[in-house]
Amino acid sequence: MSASMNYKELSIGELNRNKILNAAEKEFALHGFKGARVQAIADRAQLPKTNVLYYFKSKESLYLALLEDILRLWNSRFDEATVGDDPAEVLAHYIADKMEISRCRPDASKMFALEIINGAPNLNEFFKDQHASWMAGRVDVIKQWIDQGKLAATDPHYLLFNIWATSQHYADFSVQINELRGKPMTQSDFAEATNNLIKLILTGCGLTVPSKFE
Amino acid sequence: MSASMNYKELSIGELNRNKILNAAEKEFALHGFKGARVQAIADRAQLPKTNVLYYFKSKESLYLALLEDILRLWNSRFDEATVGDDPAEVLAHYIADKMEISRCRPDASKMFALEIINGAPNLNEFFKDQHASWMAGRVDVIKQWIDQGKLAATDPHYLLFNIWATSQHYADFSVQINELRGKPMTQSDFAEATNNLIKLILTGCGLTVPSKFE
DNA sequence: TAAAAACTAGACTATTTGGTCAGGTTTATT
DNA sequence: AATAAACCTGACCAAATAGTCTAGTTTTTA
Repeated sequence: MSASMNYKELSIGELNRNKILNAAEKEFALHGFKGARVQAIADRAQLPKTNVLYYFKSKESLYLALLEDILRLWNSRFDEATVGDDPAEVLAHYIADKMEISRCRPDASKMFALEIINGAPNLNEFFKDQHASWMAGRVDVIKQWIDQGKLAATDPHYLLFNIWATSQHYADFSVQINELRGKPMTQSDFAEATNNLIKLILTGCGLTVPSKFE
Repeated sequence: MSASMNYKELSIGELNRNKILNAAEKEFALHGFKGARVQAIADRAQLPKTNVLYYFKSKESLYLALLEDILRLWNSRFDEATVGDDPAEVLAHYIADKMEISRCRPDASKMFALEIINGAPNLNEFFKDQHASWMAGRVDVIKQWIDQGKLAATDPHYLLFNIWATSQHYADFSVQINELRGKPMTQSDFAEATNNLIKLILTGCGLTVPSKFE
């Protein structure tokens, strides 16, 4: 869909919805839900404001539609990992997947961060259902790896919090990171940061880094 | 100043300024600069709105006063570390200090995060001066530790980013963390998370955890 | 080809918001 | 005790904002 030839094959409505969603993601990422202006979203989408409200019932509907898309990003191959898998492989790929999302969808990550910091008013259902059961399942797998001696003793909750913290940081705090580095991070820089992070976390857990990530 | 006896000895103006700053920190942490309402800050401070504007020239002045306070929090004993110091000791204490700020001043951490995610419009000077020179100095010390074989080869920038990411995560994403844990983190939980983080990062760097943090 | 549906867009409304104003009260100073 | 300074506060203003309305144009469907 990123090729302009593909764009031509969408209906006018689909094309405009995508333009609005892309524009809104940037505005909500930069200003938050309350700070974002419908007019600014319209300007960035290069559409009249009333068009935005024609396609999305309200500013809030637009925000919630985006948030729902973003929550789907967090699905990963770690979701299906079992006790029989190699924890070093699974965790390394999970970190790499998360870093790739931070590289490709930094505004999505920022929107998620803002939603959490703002008290997560729109995530109650997600938290209580999907997120809690996902967490329970992953914690259980990690515990079994520890029990089987495949992984050094660690608290599975803190391990996951630390993986999220570091991988999402590259998106959320990119302004600070780029300022301190003196330049934006390239794809190659992200790859290096990914390998560095995998090494830190796996070594910190007593695991050996898979050669693919060295 | 936390003792009520001390409060009695402040002038009316100082007492009100503190009330406003405390209220504002919570409102800006929850809603961001644009999303926070002067009336809501006044309500939380239990003062009329025009009193807030009597003590602070504008909403923006109030925000900048708070931000300046917050930037001072990041000063730490790591600031003065030298090549002659033990990296395990220095890094362990730095992580512990950062976690303690996350525990005691979560709203300050959230305000800082929001400011960065919002593009850091008010941090240009801070970034270009203090932050850059602090970073250059710390990176130099870390590089010398590596050169002397005191620390495993690692990228000093990524190491610091990862320390900030994880320690600040406990404040910024506390809503998610508390939801997944099913309860808020106690001081003892924070101590455990701190030790866990110190172990992860120091082991990940080939360092031995000081016994104080085991 | 005509009608229905989708799309467009400027004008407008009601509400919210940051900040000002004017006059009052209380506290501090002389 | 009188005056100055600090503090207080409801009413008000101008600007900004989300969303509605209405009538037009374009595209799709029958």
